[in-house]
Amino acid sequence: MQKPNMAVTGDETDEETDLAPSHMAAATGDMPTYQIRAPTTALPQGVVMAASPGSLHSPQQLAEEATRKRELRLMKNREAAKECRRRKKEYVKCLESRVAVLEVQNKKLIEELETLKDICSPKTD
DNA sequence: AAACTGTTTCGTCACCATTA
DNA sequence: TAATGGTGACGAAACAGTTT
Repeated sequence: MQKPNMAVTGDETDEETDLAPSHMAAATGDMPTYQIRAPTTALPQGVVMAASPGSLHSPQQLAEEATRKRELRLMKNREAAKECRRRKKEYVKCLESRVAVLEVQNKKLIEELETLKDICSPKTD
């Protein structure tokens, strides 16, 4: 049940904000992103209430209202999904950079441990 | 060059949690 | 409790790299 779709361009602007589930320093990395399809939003940006809810009567008007509500919902959900994915990407980036930091830290500690072992081990000749 | 395969992005639906 | 927002899952489409 897919709607006919789209043209090609990119949006998905990777701006830095902090909303990641676990707040971290943003890792500035580059991402080779595929940029496909324009957000051929079926609706103009900023769709607004057309009529006051109380003034609808005929079945036609009710149907139109229902359609409008649905389109609004879809538009909002579309935007929400974009935002959700953006946050998730950012979160993953943060995790990756944290992993990198911890790996370096771990390596250093292992080296330090080895030197300490060398120093402390009794010399048997 | 066409066919195939894997990856990425997007829109939608369904569901859950929160809020008014 | 209805409305709303966030997100996982799914399928479609675009694209890139590989194979024939």
